[in-house]
Amino acid sequence: MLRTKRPSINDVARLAGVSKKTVSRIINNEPNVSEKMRRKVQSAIDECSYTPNSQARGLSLSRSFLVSIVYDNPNASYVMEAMYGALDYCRSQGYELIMHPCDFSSPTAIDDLMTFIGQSKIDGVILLQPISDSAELASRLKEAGCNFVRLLSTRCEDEANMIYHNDGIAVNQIVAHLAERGHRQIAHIRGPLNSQSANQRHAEFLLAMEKQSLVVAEHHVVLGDYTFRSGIDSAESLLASNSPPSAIFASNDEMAIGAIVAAQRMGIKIPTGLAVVGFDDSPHASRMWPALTTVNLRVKEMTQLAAQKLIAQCKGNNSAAADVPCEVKPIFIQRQTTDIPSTTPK
Amino acid sequence: MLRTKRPSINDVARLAGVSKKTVSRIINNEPNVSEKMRRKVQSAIDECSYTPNSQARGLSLSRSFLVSIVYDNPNASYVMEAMYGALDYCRSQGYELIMHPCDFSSPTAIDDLMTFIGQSKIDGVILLQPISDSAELASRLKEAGCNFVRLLSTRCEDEANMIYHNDGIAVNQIVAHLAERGHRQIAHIRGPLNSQSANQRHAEFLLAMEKQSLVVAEHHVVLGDYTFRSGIDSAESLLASNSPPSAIFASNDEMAIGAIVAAQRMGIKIPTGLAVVGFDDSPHASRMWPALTTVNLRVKEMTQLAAQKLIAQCKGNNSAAADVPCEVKPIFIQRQTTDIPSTTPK
DNA sequence: CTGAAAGCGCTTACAG
DNA sequence: CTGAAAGCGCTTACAG
Repeated sequence: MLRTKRPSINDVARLAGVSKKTVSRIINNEPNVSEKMRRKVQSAIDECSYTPNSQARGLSLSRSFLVSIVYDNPNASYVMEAMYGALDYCRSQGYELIMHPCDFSSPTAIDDLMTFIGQSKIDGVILLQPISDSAELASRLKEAGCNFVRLLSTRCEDEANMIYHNDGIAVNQIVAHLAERGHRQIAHIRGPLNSQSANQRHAEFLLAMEKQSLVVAEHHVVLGDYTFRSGIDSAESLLASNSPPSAIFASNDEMAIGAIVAAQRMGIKIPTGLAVVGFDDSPHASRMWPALTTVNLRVKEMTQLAAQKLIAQCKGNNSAAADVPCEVKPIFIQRQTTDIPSTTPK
Repeated sequence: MLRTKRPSINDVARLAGVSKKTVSRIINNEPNVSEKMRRKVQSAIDECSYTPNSQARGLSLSRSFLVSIVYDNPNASYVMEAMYGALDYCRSQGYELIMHPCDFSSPTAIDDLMTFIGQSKIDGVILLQPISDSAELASRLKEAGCNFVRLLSTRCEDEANMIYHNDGIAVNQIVAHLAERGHRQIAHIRGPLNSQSANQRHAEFLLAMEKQSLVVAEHHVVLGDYTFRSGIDSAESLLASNSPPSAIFASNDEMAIGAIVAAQRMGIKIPTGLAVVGFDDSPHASRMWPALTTVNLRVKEMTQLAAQKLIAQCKGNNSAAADVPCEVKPIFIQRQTTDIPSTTPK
């Protein structure tokens, strides 16, 4: 271990011929420092390329400068995108980011999380879907005084603690897009009943169909659980019925891809025999043939905003936290699985 | 912020009626403590559910209890698997894990990394492919006294600092599998020239073909760059030739999937018109139709071993680090893209 | 505007 | 086997 010892605040103070308190003032941008002093200290800092030890800072301030993304979600690309969104902003503010996957179905999940937060001295957490839906977790965090931001699919009252994606807009675009291509029998593979996003997208689907004056056949709404497998099963039952749909809107890409695989196995051509739309824009979606029409949630932008909100909170600046925008509009992405010429050519 | 203050070593000492040094001895499992003392202190620890503050420990020991996974790899599922492998072991040893993506093509990449490691006081790093290939990075780390473990595709001399996957075994299985199904014209889409894994797989492919007494036509080895796009392009050129192959072995799944999309667009049926094999076992591979025959690298197991090696190093136990196994054998996974009945039925 | 003192929660010497 | 002192690199609260 030859790691050369990094300079401390004392080294800088000695070099500049001032007290360490003065150095502390400069590195924290405190007011009431003479310009002359500032320059002198700054040049000493530069000379020995000093950077404050955040461990020591944390110890005095009883903060850790650690924030965490907490989630229970098998979707690797979603999680990575979320991470990338938060990472840069966190680093720029001197915070490090800790990923914390967990099993939220465990009965001790919330207690375990609170223990983790206590032991690691985490300053704040970003909650990804679906655990961000949990009102209980949110209130436990609030009660423990732990800063947090939730990623939600419906607006909640607490603007300082949430970012939400407005799926309604995207679902409307999907239905309009399909209707425009002549589809009247549009089925929906919805996500699980305990998922806010699934419920939200389902509700918006019904509204959008009504807006297009289209009737939703009762057997055309099928319950999935966001897995590939459930997409296969749901599509098989839809396509085997007496009045199969001509288009399927699945509540996520996994199920949409399952639906496509099911159709292909049955010899149904996509998109001529069946149009399919997903939701997520997973990497998969653009790497299959035909490529999947879907919706990009802009997860990266969401967690970037979430990190801004969170760190504002950590700094005790709650009004700044509330001022960070909290709505992100998803983007509809048209690809080949719905690529039939519009019936109303322009 | 109502966060109740956590008990410190002083609280425990007071409660147990001993000095804090004694408490320190117990929590660090030091020898030379009377059994009676140990019990008394332990019950005080339990009573106030004390856990040591690793920030303070780190400050005295000039350690951070932070390790990092450093990588430049767009493959989200690879990175997540790597993370999951390391995470549990790190936590169990009181270390937190920081993900550090970087752009290794930048001319300042190595300097930036060294700065990151210095500033964050990272105790050690796990290097994922392909940046783990860099001998320069390895020597810079060694010189700076930073612990590290590299994930490699070929064995290197330094057993304490590497984990490697033995691709040769898997490539042999692939070629034998294809040969057994009657394929004689087997093409290879190799990865980029600066990638050790690509070079390794290419070399092993040639050896395996020879072992099967199969000739590799020169135009049947095509250079890709591990991207989906290059898989499409490579396959298009292979399939448009006068003597197209009946099977393609691509050096990763991304390119294999590109090859399949290219074939499907040209109206070639998989696997009857063309067999395809990938390498990686990405989530994608099992979610397409037909599903992709590929190789699972057991990334999770590799980073779990890597974490063991790394933390042994961090604790100054270099012989323990060298004792952790450093070879992982990939698993061949047969799916539908090669699903033609064997010509030699048993 | 600047600084000397005390403390954050742990550790490593060093006594006894 | 146990403990009192000093220190890790920062901070806050208080003087001047």
